[in-house]
Amino acid sequence: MSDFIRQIIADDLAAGRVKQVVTRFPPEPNGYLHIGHAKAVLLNYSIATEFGGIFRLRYDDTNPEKESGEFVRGIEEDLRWLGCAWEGEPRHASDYFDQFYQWALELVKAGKAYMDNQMPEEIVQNRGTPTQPGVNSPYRNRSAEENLVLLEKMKAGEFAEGECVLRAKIAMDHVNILMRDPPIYRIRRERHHRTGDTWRIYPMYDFAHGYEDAIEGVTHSLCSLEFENHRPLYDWFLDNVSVPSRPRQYEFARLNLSHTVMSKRHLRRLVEENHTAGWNDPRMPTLRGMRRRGFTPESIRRFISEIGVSKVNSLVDIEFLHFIIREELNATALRRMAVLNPIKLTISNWPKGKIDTFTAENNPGDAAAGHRDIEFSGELWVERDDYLDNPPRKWFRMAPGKEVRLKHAYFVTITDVLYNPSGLPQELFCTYDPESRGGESPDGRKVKGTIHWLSRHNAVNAEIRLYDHLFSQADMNKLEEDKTISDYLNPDSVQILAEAKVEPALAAALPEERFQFLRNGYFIADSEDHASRTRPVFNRIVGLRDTWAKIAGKPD
RNA sequence: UAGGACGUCGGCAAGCGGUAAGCCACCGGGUUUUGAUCCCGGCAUUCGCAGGUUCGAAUCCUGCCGUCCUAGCCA
Repeated sequence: MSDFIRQIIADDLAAGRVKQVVTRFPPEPNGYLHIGHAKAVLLNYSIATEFGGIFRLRYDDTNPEKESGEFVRGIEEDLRWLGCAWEGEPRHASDYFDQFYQWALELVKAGKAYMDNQMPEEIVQNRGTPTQPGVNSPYRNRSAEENLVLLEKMKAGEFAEGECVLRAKIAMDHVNILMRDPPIYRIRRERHHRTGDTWRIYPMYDFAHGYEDAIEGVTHSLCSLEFENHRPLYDWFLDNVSVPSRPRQYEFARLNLSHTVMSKRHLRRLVEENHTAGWNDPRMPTLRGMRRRGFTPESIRRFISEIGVSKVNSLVDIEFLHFIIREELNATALRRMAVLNPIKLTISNWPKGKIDTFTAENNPGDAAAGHRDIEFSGELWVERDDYLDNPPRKWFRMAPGKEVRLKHAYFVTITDVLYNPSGLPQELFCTYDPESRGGESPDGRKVKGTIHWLSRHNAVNAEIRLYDHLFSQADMNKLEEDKTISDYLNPDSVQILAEAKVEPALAAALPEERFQFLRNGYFIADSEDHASRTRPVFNRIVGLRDTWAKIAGKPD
């Protein structure tokens, strides 16, 4: 697998420009990681691994307003789960605050930075627009000495927030607005989660980021496309003071996934407005949400690796992620039977009280997965959706007079139906063919349909949660005017089935154990609500490929 | 009507002047005690459009068109 970034790195190594690759993942600890972050971490981590380099974790904690230790712990937990091991201790931009300040002093002394006392609104006003140049600040030509004094005072906390700011002196008529004397330090009274009240001034991203990289010897600083416009700044700051190394920034397209949102702002809103049950809601694209939903770290790594890296703004269909996890779980998940929407099926010619036992394979594609015993009786649960009074053409499942196979067990033919007062089937009756024990008839007769079932004498009650797209629209980056993301919420993104039935074996499942429920999909025992033996709760990770749904949906 | 970036199959994405990889989706067909899995086959005479250079262009040049990013003391 090669992409433009790996090509650049291979070239740098071959030409001797770089001896050892150093990459980093620089999250701001102000939220939990999502699958978009996974693309960034995995890119940095796998590149370091492939090229025999070093990968580090560094918190970009330059804004005390919204950062916290809770998120730091969350990020590390998610990263460990994902399988990205960073070199040494996590780094913090806040560890470099003293050095940053020294470099700011260096800029001031060289006449390349100045203290601006314009009000924030004035700065905005005088910055100009994409088509109009900005206007110089009246304070732009202060002497280095005066700037030094003012800067020290600002550092000492002698000014109020917003009263002044340190700015780089570049050019107010630059075509790139970001280059129009960008702010370097601003005053913040907030307590920093690591440095406490030591600092009254905090460095801005553009000023700090390249320096953080330079201090750590980062060779290739990878970031997303929206920072492309920032690269001239990244370079300017590095080129105007004496730094220990000279990193280079490269930009790639961030991940956009269909039917979900990927910005921290939006995710936070979903949580705060209770549209989801927290950051680890199984519908969230957060790593902890996906983990709870049942995705494996392997599946996320595979997915990220498969979608590739480029500079094209694209939207990946979430179905592709589903394909990846299905492929993995098909190979690894043990098969079990569960009836999501149960209806009684009673065998009228079954010997009263008889229990039959069958041996069922745990995974038809993997003999090493072994077998389990399942008990059968004349009183069963079957899937309500597997019966139809008036079936369409090509229907293989239960219908009046129709013979189907009960998986691993017997052929049965529907004979009678009991309806409830509102006319819906309430119980099904059938006869079974004793000769078909094991699921095959000695006369060689074929049945097209095979359905799953549970014996009423030992089936266990369970809660099963079915998940679907969080949003009904694929591209959540394109909203209609005057609409917000909540206008696109899928009302059926979760469906809770409290009356489901599962095999006895499933009641003993451990939290986070995954299974394939025959004909229903892949499920995981919920990490928070599932309790072995007392309260089985399963989340649907993803359904099985459903060819029948496609056939049934066609006009024919 | 500024600057930057990007436009290859429905969705991703290779391709780097020698005549369009792969994956998903989709469409057939086979196997099947999961309408699952698995297997076989099909799926861009064409690379945003128009010119040009060349024996030869998705790849080079020119001009258009479209999309995204940028006017936080956020990152």
